[in-house]
This record gives sequence, C-alpha cells and structure tokens, in this order.
Amino acid sequence: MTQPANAIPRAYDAGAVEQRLYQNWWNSGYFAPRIDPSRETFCVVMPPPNVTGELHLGHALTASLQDALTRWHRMRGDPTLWLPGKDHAGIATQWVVERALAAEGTDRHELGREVFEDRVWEWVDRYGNTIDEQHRRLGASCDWARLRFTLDPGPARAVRTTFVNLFNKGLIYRHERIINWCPRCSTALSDLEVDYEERDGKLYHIRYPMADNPDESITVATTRPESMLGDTGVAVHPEDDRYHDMVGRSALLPIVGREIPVVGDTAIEREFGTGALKVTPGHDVVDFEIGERHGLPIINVIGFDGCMTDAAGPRYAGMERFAARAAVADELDSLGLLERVEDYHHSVGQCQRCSEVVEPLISLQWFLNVGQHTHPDSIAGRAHAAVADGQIEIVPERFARVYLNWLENIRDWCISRQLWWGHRIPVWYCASCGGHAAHIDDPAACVSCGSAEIEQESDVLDTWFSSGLWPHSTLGWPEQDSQDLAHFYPNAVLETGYDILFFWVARMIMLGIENTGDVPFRSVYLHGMVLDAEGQKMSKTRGNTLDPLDLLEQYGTDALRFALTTGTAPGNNLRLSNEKLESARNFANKIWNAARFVIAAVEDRDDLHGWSDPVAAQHREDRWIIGRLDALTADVNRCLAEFELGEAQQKLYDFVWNDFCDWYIEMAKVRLREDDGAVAVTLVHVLERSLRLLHPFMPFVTEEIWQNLVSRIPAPESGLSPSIMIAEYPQTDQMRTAPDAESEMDVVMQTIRAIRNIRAQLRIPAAQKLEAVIESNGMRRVVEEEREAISVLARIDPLRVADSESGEGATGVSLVVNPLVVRLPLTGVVDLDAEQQRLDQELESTRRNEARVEQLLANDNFVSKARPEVVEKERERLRSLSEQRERIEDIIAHLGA
RNA sequence: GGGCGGUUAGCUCAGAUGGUUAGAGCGUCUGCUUUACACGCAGAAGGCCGGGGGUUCGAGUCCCUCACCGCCCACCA
Repeated sequence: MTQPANAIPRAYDAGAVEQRLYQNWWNSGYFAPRIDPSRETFCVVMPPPNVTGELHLGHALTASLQDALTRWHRMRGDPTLWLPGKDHAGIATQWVVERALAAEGTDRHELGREVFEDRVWEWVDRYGNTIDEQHRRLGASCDWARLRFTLDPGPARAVRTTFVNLFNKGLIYRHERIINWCPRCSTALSDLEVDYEERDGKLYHIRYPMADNPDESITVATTRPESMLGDTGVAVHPEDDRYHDMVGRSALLPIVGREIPVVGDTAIEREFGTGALKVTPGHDVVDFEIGERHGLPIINVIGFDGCMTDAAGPRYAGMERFAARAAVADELDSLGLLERVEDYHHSVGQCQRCSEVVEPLISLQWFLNVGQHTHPDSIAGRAHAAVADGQIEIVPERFARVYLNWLENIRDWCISRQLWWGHRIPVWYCASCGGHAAHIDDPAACVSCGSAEIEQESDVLDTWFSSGLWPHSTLGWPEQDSQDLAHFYPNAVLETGYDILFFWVARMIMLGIENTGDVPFRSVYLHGMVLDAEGQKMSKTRGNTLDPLDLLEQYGTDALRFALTTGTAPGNNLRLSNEKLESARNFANKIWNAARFVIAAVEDRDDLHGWSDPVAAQHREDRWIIGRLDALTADVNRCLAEFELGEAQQKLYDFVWNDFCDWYIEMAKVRLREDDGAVAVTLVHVLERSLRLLHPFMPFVTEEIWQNLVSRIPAPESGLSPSIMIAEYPQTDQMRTAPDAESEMDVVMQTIRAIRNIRAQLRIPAAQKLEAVIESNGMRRVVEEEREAISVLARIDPLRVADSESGEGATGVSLVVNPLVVRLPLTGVVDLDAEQQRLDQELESTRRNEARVEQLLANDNFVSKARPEVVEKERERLRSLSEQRERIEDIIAHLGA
C-alpha cells in the first residue's frame, strides 16, 4: 500500500526530526535575544560545564529546566538570552592532561610551564567542544554566538579587574596560614573543596612525661601519632581539676626530647579522650589557633609531598606520612609510652577531586577577606542582606536558610592554587626593591622603583573565583558601555543544583554585588540530584550511570527531558528509571498520534478559518474543552512563574491525555460523521494551543507537529509565526470558562462511565450493543444533543430518550446519574435479586454521603464560619444527593412491578 | 553538636492560598486488532496521608512532640 507523499508517519521518530529542527532553529537566528525596550528582559546563564566534561544527567536536567524557562519567556515575547559557557576547571583539567603526560612517560615539570599550558590548550581545542554539541542534541536554545569560556579575554579581564580592585582595597591579601593541602594535586584547597568521610581509624593514647618530674605524666589522645613530632604544647581545659597542677609546667615530648608547655585553653573538651590535647600548630587547624593564642612555635614535620620533613628528625625524614604513623606508634610502644590503641570511627578530610587525604599545612597563600555577615559593608554582609532582605529569592525557600547559615560562619577564602592551568594571579614581585603590586595589564616594570626585574606570581586562582563573576563577566563587565550588561544584568534567574549553592551561587552573589553594586540575579532556582532507580547517587565507580545520549537515542530527546523534569518538586532529588522514560516516550507518541488524527480529520476542509479564535464553536463539548484549555493555560503560566515546572507538565499531561484524547477526540469522531464544522475548528484550536503550551518542555515533537499542522490549514488573520519556537505563548487575557458546559459534560461523562462500568461488571462483550432508555428529568436537550456521543462511547443502540420516570424498563438495570436515569432492559442477563442488591448498595452509599453533608450543614459553626461559597457548594451537593437518593428509592419501589 | 529534607496506593512520586469521596506513572486483575495511538482503549482492585498531641466548623496541608531513613554544615583531638 502506498502512502501519499506528505503522509505523517504512524509512530513518532524522534531521531529523524531532532537534528533537522535544531539546525533550522539555529540558522533562523531564533536563539539570539530580540531587544525590546518595552519589555523586561529574561537572562539566564548556563552553569559553565568543565571543558573536560561529558554531558551527564545532571547537565541534562539543568539544560532541560533552563531551556524550558528560556523558551517560555521567548514565546512570551520577552527579550530572552540563555548564555552558554564553559569552565577551564583548573584542577580537573590539569589532572586530565597530567595523566595523559604520564602515559607518554613525561610530566609537566619536565615540559615547563609554558609548554604545559600549550598542551592543555591543545587538549581544550581538541576535546573541549564535545559538551556543546551534546547540549545541542538536547535542544538547548542558547545563544551560541555568545558562548563564553572562563579563560576568554573578556572574562579574564573581569578576573584581573576584580582581583586588582580587591587587592587595592586590601581585601585580598597574602598570608602564611594553615590551609588544606592535597599532596597528590600539590595545591592548596579551600575549605569547601575538602570532603569529609567517615573512616575506621585508631585512637592512640600517648603518655608524655612531665619535664620536671618523669614519674608524673600527661596522656594525650590522637588519631595521627606521626604529627606528635611537631608538637609544641599540650592543652587542657583550664578548669579541669585533673590537670590543674600541670598547667604552666612542661612536658617532655617523647622521641624528640623537646620541652613543651602545658597550657589551659577553653577549646578543650574535658570529656573527649583523656581531656588533654597534644598541640601541633603546623598540622592541625584547631591546634594552629590554640598555638596562636598561647604563642606556641610552629614546626612543620610533614611536607608538601606528604612525606616527613627534616624537622621530623633523621629517623623519619623522607618517610611517607602513613608509614611514619605506624613507625612512630611502634617506637612509642617500644618506649613504653603508648598506653593503648583503640578502634576509632572518625571523619577524615579528603580532596574533592582526587580523594587523597588532605593534610593541613602552614603555607603562604592568597586570601579574600569576606568579612563578617554582621558588617553591612563587608562582602559577606552584603551577600547576606541580599537574600535576607529578599532582593534575591531562593527556590525552594528552605535553601535560603542554608545559604544564610553558611555566610554567618564564613571564613576568609583561600583563593590561590599551586597549579599551572588557570588565571595566573596578577601580582608582580620586584626583585630589585622587594615590593609587589597587582595589575590588570601586564606591567613592564616595577611601579615603585622602575626596575624591569619583575616576576609574576606563579599561583593561579581558584576556578570558582572566575565562575563567581559569571553573570557579569560574560556580559561585558568591566566595559562601561556594554549593551549586554545593561540589558541582561541582573540576570532574571540562576538555575543550578543545590550541591553548588556555596561553591558557586554564594560566590556569584558576593562578587556580583562587589563588582556591580547590584545583585547578580533576582531568583535562584535549585534543582535536586538525579539518582538511579534505586535511589543511589550515580557514579562511575558504582557503575550505575546512565548516559543521557544513549537515553535520548533510545527514547527521544523530548521524552528524556520530560522524564527528568516531571513529577518532581524544586530542590528534591529525583530517581530516573526506565519506566519513567517509557512513560514520557509514550506521551510524546500520544501527542503525535492525536495530531495525526486531527490533521487527517481536518485536511482538505474549507471551513477552518476561525480556528485560532473559534467563536462559532458553541457546542457544549467545544465550550467544555476550550474552558478546560483556558484553565490549563492559567495553571501552566502560574506554575512556570513559580518555577513549578514539574506541576506544569503534570497538568499538561493530564489535559492532553484525559480531557483532549480520551474525551474530546472520541466525541469529536461522532460529530465528524455528521460533518459538524465547529468540531474541526475546535480540534485544530485545542491542538495548536496545546502544542504551544507544551513546547518549552517538549520542543521537538511540538515543532514537528506544529509545522505539519499549520502547513495544512489557513493562516489566521493575525499572521502565522514561522516556528512554534517564536509563536506566542498562550495567555489567558479572557478566560472562556463555561460552567454550564462543564456541569452538563460532567453528567454526560458520568453517564457513559456508568454504562461502561456496568457492562464490564456484567461481562457484556464489547461488540454487543445494548438498547437503553435515558430518562432525562429536565435535561432532555442535553441528552438529545449528546445522544450520539453516548450511544457510540457507551455502545448503546438504540438509545431512546424519555422525559421522566415512566416506569419503563423496570426489569433489568437502572443506573442513576442524577438527574438522569439510564434503563437497560437486560432481562436474562441480570435477575431481580441481583439488581435489588446492587440498588440497595447504591442507596446505602448515597445515604451515607447525604448524612455526612447533612451533618456538616447542621453544624452552625460551619455555616457561620466557612466561606459562603463553600457552604453553598455543600448545600448544592446535599440537594443533588437527596435527589439521587429519592430516584434510587423510587426505582426500588417499582422493582419487579 | 547544629540544621534541613523525607515518611501519602505494591513501587516511584505529585499534592499553591486549610474546604467534597486524596491523585499520577509503573505494576496487578478483567475485557478489547472500536481505521490517531497495543508506546493503545475500556473497566476494576488497592491509601486511618509514619505514631501521638494541639489549633480550627474543617488538617495530607498549620503548630508541638516522638520514631525511622537520608542529606548538609561544624576546628568530634
């Protein structure tokens, strides 16, 4: 059988249409914002994925949400920009390239800094575009012409400008301080880049003899005995009676033989261990602070390479730190000073990137002084106020408290990294005068003494320093006359996962306000993590990752997007399963087939001109579906405005599948036989509008259908957009609600359901038509007009309509759908007893309901305190239930007569 | 130690401003090649909305409390 050339295929083939449509959109320039001064702009920046990145489901989720918001605003006519970008990702990228070098048998030190940087750039040029292409396959409607990389000249200048400003204000400073050090990555880390994990370890109790009386001793507890080589004190709580007479004296540090003072410090918890703490200011953050308070010296016994230093003494120098741990414990044991060792479960800090155990070390680093949140002019203070005062709204709201709490306990941010890949800190040191200064542009000579012997700082900045500028550095800042900055800053919304609230969102707020004086965005929308079907976090080591590219090939991009964003609330984690994906794919297919039906039904008709505004569609079914459509339109717009995308999609799903496909289309089939022009117009109207409502969520299937549809029907007078992507998003300026149509349709649908139900109960074959009489009881016109629909959908033939209780058909089955009574003369199928029993049950449940409502209305409190419309609703309900009950009673009375 | 989230049908989850008889997907059971769709249609079963207390005429929804699960933060030697 041959099909016409323009026939629409039976099943939706996502793969075949997606690339073509995306290319069309791109070529048409739809992704670029259209500036309209009369409208508020909408701008969202893509969280820049790492250049080393491959698209994972987290990216797919982010992109789906951002694209939906972007498409919605674009269709509303707002000047809309979704700005894509990529992050150089210092540690991660350097790590990847270093691994490649290792495979070649070389390393970065052998190559030297410049050659190494060239190698990384080569790598970026070669593989760095992968994720852009993957975003395109997702249908991301971002403006690729504005693609930014954190190392691009613009963003780089923003980084330098920011640094220099903060440096000149004295807020960026260089200081020797204890920091988190990753011996494998060989760099300092910020507090945030350390992950704490519970591990099984040992707690060693070590006896330190007193210097002035070796018979006396003080026992300390530690999980890291190797660090004792660097001890410079012992601390106890000043009010601890056990140690009262020891404070002020000295202990003799075993192995080393150093005299170290016993000090009193309130940071000590008396209940922990022995109540005495060995103080190692060089290798522990708390100890460092205690040391500062008591003027204890700092001794570094562990080096940057994770091995013991010369200061650890000849026996241990050069020994790897964990080997030294065992060796020190052994030596202490042999000295009889290791009192006991117990199993101990505690948390250990490890490098976020490589999982190496982090070593706290004293090191000269650059810090950003963010100040205290209580200081209104400090960086932290202003970032705090922005959220506390509501200039920035966080969705869901609960994360606002998390954010504020973090800022309330924030410490200075260590921003320097001992890496080669990144923004090199723009500070130059003068070999001649010893001074240093920060510069936006590379200086030729020392600003103080004019010497040309200057050298740039070798450290680079924390990657998050540059991504923290993203909402403005991508828009032209610090250029004063940047149009983009004027139009799109502040961004409307920042959408990302809650896991980088501190890393990224908080930094953007701090630095955005610092640089521009204005918040970087009005709203923050945080999504949850994508988990596997068992609720486990996806990870490569666990082997439970799903590749979004596989999924979109298998189910279609729209289905993947729909599955990722439906049935989930903001900030909540979501489990992705094959069932969910299948359900979404089925929905796409359902839309496709509904459209095939509509298109086939209306093709070649010449009476479709009013489809975009079907005023002639006055049949109750038309008014009903159009009313539902308007209610849906209002709901979807409201949900989108509140970032409830999952709910919006749920409502769309319900409307399309249930209201439109299951009821309206099925009823339309009947009217099409009678060549009712209004039904064709309404079919087109509802389908076309539904497609537009759905487009932000399922861009491909809706565009493909829409093009198929509009090419076969007359263009409306208002003109037709060339793409659904820039067609107007449906609004509800005038709601076409139809309460009478709604209630009448309710009775009709319930009647059909009741008949279908009894047919199934009585196991009457679907093919068998039943005859029936419907007593219309005041709804004659409705029943007459819906006679064919009821007849076809409930398989009734012939269907007669009577005015009121006629007593006809008293044998058989009587269904009461108030005010209607359906009489099915099923003599022989159902006997009198069975029918009596069924009616008794009906009566019983109706009475129960009636009694409950009666009771409610008898309650004076309810009647006087509930809103009038609620009371009226209950009154109406009681009336209806009473009628229903009376009708059933009447039928029972005449039963068998 | 502090904070947050979850607890709703067999499973996974929705339930805006408190208001009928609490919803969906998947699964289960019964029927259907009804020419848009078997990625489908029709029908059905299945819930003291974690326990307890409170506010209210009315609570899945608001307050208190307990339990279990999960997450985040913190300088738990």
